[in-house]
Amino acid sequence: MSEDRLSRVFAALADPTRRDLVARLSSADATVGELAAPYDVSLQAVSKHLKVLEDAGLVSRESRRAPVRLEAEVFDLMTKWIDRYQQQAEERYRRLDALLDEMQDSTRETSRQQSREQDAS
Amino acid sequence: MSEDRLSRVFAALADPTRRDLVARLSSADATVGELAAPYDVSLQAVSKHLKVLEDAGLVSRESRRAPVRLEAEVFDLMTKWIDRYQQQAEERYRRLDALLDEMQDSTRETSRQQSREQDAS
DNA sequence: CTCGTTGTCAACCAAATGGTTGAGGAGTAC
DNA sequence: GTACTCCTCAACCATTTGGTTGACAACGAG
Repeated sequence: MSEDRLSRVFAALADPTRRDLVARLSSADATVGELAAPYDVSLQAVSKHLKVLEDAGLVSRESRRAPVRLEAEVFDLMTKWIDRYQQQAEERYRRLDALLDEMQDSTRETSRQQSREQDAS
Repeated sequence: MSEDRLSRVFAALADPTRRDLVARLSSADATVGELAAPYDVSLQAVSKHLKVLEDAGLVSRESRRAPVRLEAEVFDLMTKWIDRYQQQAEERYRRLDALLDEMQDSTRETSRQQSREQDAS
């Protein structure tokens, strides 16, 4: 679905300069020239970076010379992706802990271990 | 600081195959061979993908043939980065809304507009 | 209308990326 | 110890990426 979108977003944020642009845009809109000023690369290079951010939907503009604006909704897309696997991974940790507890119990009372294995789904 | 780390993490997740690997590892550890099976690329290609994930700290193994495990802590790094700018952007939206409210007030009662401009920092 | 400013497009280049195949290293099983 | 299985390393290739410079399109000010 939005597989491709997610790829573009992550790829866009993989570059430190582009992350810095996002950081700066989070506190104020700015024109391309303003954005390019602090870096020691050409204006064209920054323009390209902005195109990448724009293609990823992280940033938008109403016209060429209009100030660039951060599109904060895209963050939700990432957060949603991350949260899913983070939660799943944490859930697994919890189960692992439970299993380790079981094993410790078994070493203490070895005779009872079979009665505890009902949840081997 | 962990600028470089963040770049590697985002770059790692920019590839759909690698995101799929992460997704699968979030529900169960697996060996390289098991992970490679579903894809129609070579085992070597998957091995490379895993190296990228490993260099980003997203994944780890105790030895070559040991099952690969997802390192969930890295998600915190991303979430922290995202949250900062998401919150900042939302804060700006709130201020913008407030400003728009002010402007609407001004059009209604134009004579009082100067008394409302104390926060022009 | 003309001129200067601002930003993009095009062509080019070096380095990185994602894939391939072939060879080899390290365990495991016999 | 030998053989097999699993995985990685090396070399190579095509494509993408991040940068450059030069030309030019479009807009605002005079």
